Amino acid sequence: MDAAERRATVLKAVVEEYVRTAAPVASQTVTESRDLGVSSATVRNDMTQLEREGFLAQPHTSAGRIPTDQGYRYFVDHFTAAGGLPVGQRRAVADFFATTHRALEDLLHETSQLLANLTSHAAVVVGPDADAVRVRSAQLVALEPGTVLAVVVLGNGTVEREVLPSELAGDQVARASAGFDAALRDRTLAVPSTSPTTTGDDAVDVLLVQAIAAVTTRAKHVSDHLYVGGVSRLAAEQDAFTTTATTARLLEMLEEQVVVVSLVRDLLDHGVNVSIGSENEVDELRDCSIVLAPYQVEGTLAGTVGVLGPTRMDYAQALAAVAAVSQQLGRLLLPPS
Amino acid sequence: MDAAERRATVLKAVVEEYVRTAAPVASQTVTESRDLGVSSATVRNDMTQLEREGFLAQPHTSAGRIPTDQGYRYFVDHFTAAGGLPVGQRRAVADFFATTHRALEDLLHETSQLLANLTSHAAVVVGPDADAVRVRSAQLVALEPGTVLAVVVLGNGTVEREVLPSELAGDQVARASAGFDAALRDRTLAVPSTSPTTTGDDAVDVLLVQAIAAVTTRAKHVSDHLYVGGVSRLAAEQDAFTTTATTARLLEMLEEQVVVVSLVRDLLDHGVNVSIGSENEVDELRDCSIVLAPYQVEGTLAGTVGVLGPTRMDYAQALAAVAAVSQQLGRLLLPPS
DNA sequence: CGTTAGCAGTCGGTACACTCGACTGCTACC
DNA sequence: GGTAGCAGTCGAGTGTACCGACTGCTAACG
Repeated sequence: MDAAERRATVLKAVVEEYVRTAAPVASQTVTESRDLGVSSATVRNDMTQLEREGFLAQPHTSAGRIPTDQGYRYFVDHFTAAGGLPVGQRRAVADFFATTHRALEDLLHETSQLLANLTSHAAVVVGPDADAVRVRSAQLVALEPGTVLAVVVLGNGTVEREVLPSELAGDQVARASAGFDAALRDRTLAVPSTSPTTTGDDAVDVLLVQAIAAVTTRAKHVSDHLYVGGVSRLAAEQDAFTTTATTARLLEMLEEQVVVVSLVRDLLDHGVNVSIGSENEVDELRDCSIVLAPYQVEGTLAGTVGVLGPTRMDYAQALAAVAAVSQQLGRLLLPPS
Repeated sequence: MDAAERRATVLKAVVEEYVRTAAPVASQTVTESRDLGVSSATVRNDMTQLEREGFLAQPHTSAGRIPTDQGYRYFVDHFTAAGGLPVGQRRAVADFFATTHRALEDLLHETSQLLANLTSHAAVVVGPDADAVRVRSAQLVALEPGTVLAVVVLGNGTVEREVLPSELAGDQVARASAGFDAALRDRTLAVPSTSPTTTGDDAVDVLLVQAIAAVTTRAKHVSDHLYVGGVSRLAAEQDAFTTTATTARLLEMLEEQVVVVSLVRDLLDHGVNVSIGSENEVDELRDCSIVLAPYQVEGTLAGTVGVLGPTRMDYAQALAAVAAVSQQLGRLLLPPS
């Protein structure tokens, strides 16, 4: 093992130790926990060089080293390849997805909690993008005098519904329903038919337009929805985040769902799966890392699951967890064929 | 003003000062901020008596007094009558409910955020109880081959739906739908008809039973749903809650929605609107207070809005806020008649 | 008898000095 | 290049002294 290679191993050791213990790592700790075949003095020399190169930092002169964001980045890029989930967790994921039979909202919500439990960090799930899911069938139903229900069955088997006020009679609703189905079927909710076929009956047409508008806006709203699980972990990680005010601002941001959703989409658009500390543009996340995995439905990218924790995070485990969850989630959302 | 009356005034002053400053209140502070017409020595005497009676406590010998839970209780019972909301906030509430046009889930979610903003504390909204709402109409709809949708319109105008697998033909679904409506209409989802009328057609009966079961379990689930807003406030109030671990456990509890929902229902069942610190059975809430107001739809109790904060809370303001919000929310949920 | 003034007493918080222990960085040597 | 050993540095923990903020009490007063 040449010198450069050994330095990489030292960096790896420091990251792993620091993630485990949360305390600055001393040269001696490295020589004792790893079998490098060199003395602590040599590790010290390596560490000074790693510090010069910006991978490690010293909180104060007489302390061990901790990884910098750049150090974590190197670790993630070089030492986290293809890690699988431990058997116990793998089973937990499989069980969860085998036994759950929920409406989409509930499923995504519980998925975020699953991921939070797996990683012991906060977890986010971004709902399927409306653009990605096709309408399998659409229908209008007269519920009772004055009320009509718009129902849309999506390609992934989920059902969206919206209530509309309307005084139309049963046969008129039926005619509107036919037009409704024609306008939406096999399209995505994001791009409905530009000109729904008119029926000649003004009242029916009005209902039709209303229904389409209602359903598409609803879809847009749902797709921008963020499901957050395990926020309590953020408070528990308090020590990692300097002040309690930082935690508060973080929680505040998570309540501002739109911000997070667009942030997540942005990262993935740039092909980023792991964003570490200062790599995050958003101020609140300067001490946090995000680990993401998109999930696919019918081969197209639908949404994203992710983990949000301190930069001092077990990246290998987090990556394995989001990978497993996203894969299973995508499979579950497939239309039962 | 006789002695007992003055002591009550002193208690009131201590509570108000402590809520404002978060620091133990000295006798001199009271004489300076209130015009009691007595000296600090007299206030000191009153304070010792209030302490003997359990309304005040001393963090340590040479410090001012802080209210005990019992002290807050007295304050709430005697000094918070009929407070109105400041004009600005009153307007904010009115605006919110005038401009919002959302599905029930979103409405309740945003209501919780409104309440959190009004009070600067965490806020909870408990959805309408399934027991309290009558079914206005119920229907089964054949969506597409193999799928039937059960739709239930509730007395408050909300719509519950559930998807069922079924291979029945259109006319069979229609017959099942009639039975479905007969079984549920004008009842609550919690107590469906014990023996749904059989139609003679086995397949239809099976679907009927399935549909009723699905809808009632779903209703139970939805009605147990909790909407939490402003969790970040809890972190900001950290100083009030001893450790960060306490905050974490509190957040954890809020994620366990069922616990909170039944807690809230329990309190209201006993006619309690304000639960202070140790009055709470739940351990995590020993340092918190809850201020609740039920909202009514069509004159019957439907759900609850509430504020969750430290015992050191502006009770008058919180009470006014929950009252205003619950009232407006109830009005909005009225069926459009 | 309630109220008041004044003073002694108590205790938390802060500032400071000191020690201990954990590392590093360096130098000389292999 | 790697190693041993030692001097140097700094944080954390500890003991002490002091200050300031209140109270509680006692004696006097109306």
